[in-house]
Amino acid sequence: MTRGQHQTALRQRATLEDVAREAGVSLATADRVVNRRDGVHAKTAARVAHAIAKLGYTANAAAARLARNRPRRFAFLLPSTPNAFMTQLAVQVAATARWLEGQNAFIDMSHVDVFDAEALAAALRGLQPVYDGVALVALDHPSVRAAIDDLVARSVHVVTLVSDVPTSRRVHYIGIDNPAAGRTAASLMGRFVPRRGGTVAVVVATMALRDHAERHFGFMQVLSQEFPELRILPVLEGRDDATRNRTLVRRLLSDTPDLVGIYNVGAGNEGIAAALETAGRARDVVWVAHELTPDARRCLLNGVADAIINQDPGHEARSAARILLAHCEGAPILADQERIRIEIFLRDNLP
Amino acid sequence: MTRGQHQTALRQRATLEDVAREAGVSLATADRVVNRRDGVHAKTAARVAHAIAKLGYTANAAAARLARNRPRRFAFLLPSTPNAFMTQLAVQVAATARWLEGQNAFIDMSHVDVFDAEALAAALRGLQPVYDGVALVALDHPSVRAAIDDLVARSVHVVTLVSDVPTSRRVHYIGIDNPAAGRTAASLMGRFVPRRGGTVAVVVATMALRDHAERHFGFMQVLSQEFPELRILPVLEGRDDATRNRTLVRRLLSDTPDLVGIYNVGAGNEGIAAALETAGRARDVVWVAHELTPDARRCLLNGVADAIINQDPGHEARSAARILLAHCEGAPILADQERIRIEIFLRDNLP
DNA sequence: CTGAAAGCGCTTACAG
DNA sequence: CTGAAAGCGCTTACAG
Repeated sequence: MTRGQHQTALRQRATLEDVAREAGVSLATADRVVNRRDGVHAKTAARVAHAIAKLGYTANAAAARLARNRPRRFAFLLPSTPNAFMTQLAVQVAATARWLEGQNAFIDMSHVDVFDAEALAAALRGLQPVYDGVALVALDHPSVRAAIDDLVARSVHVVTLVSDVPTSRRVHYIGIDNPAAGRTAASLMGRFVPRRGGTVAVVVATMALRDHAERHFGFMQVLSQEFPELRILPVLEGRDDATRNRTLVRRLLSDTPDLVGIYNVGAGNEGIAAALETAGRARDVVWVAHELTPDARRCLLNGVADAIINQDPGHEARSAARILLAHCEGAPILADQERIRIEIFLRDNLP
Repeated sequence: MTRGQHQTALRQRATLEDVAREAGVSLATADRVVNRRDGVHAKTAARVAHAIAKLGYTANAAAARLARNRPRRFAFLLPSTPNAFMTQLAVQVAATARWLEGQNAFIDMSHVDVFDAEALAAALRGLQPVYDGVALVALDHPSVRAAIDDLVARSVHVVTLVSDVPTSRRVHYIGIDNPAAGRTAASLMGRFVPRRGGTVAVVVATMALRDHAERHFGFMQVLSQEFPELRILPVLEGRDDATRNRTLVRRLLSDTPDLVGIYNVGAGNEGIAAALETAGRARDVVWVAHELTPDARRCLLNGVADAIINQDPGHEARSAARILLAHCEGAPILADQERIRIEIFLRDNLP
């Protein structure tokens, strides 16, 4: 009726003490082998390794953390531009900070103008030399890259969050695959729109932002190849600004009678929603956007938006903290757990 | 340029010792207050509480775990029917077990016939009284419910995994909202299928499974209300069996010339794929299914499947372990982190 | 290259 | 109702 029940649970777990006794060495030497510190005779190391294998020893993580007792300090740099998604991210970083405290690690969050590479680079250079790790919403620019690499050269663990600098020496990027997100948007758009064709528009903040350019690229790729019946307009740049987006879309709607779809790559969804509703086109224009903010949720529920592509800010904040911590402690990372999903939300699977 | 940089990171963190000194009590008493154990004079407790607030004390989780030093044992009961999703889940439970060991907690995994309520109930009753917690892929049946409630009465923490028994006293359900998953499938189906209408079929294992019945219900609800141009056939029961599904779909395809969509609620996707391909209908019939197994992934990539609705087995395994551990230790749960998403995968956002 | 011993910050009997 | 002290399983100087 039941099978495969392991008996491990009923055995007492081996400690480092047990390993040391089994190998005939002291605790200190056993510890050296377990943590791969050098200065151990090869023969001794082999004896210890054998004991570890024989007893199936795995370290007690709580004891190790306590004994080490080194507090960790992380700096998180977020954009000072207050868009809804970044606000959510800041809230989640704060929540993560409270959890981290129990792990004897601390987060200092600060805000910098994202669109200004020099300011971001200066902020990175100006970081007090107390940090074990830094997480930043990056801007792909040579100055930023240099500042990241300088930190890494000083053995600070650096991760990029939401927006990457792939050529830098950051140890990890925590965010979605942006070209894939663009392709996903295109697939949804192409299938949601009427078969007879029409015109589609794409709105970005500026093509100078790597993630926006990448999403646009992925979108174009799929739409042009798989939905040739759709005509794609030159990209519109709204600077993530709702007011500007509203103006752009109002003009777009009056200039393009056969408009069937809008893909908003960046922020400022309120402006687009307003323009669509004012023109009475909210129900017949397919609109795909990013980030499940309160506004986006409302738009999904009332049918103005058709799909929202999301990255979970809570997951990203926790992931950044776990990854920084793991790098500091030399602990393993669960790749599976840290992979940031390209989430698709319709009205029906809203959390 | 930067602002809002907290100074917490530069302060030394307060220990229980500090709290005790500040309140003028012993460590033991401070501990009693922190952990809400009783037998402390109200005035003393107030003094300690004041010290905690003043110093901003939060417990060092590692030290607490170590001092407590109580190993935890969990039993995980999975279906013995070896479908691809359940195999993935078993792999993830095993991976989680390795992580848990470092937390001084251990998982015993065993397998029971899911479709047999009495066998499942007997397995629950037959569990050795060594377990602090139990996670099971449940079957919503009075015998199972009674067996769960008996465990809870013996103060065992019980969680349901993937499939729930909502009326039982289990402390948590780790899985997706199944009616919402069905509604999501319907929205995708309705929008992917040609506007002119046609016939849609739904395949389940059996309507006696709560999750299948719920998904079917959600699907019907949205499809009938929002896509009245689509005709829905009576549900087909394939017992999660690929061979049976293949036969059902072969017959379906020949009997229903205007078939435009299939929603497979359960397992056995290979059978459906085979029938669609053999009939040369793979590209024009919209097919929505569940669980991103290797087969499902292949079907998405080659265009046989149009969307896969997924629950992440790795997330579920880790979540079950974290939730059981938290309940054992009286620790808080991060609801946000434990929420199991209804994931939508298209070819483009495959991980 | 190796070991004895102190110590990390809690919890837990035990005594009073 | 309160406290002194041992102990959890590691890591870390320090001595040799």
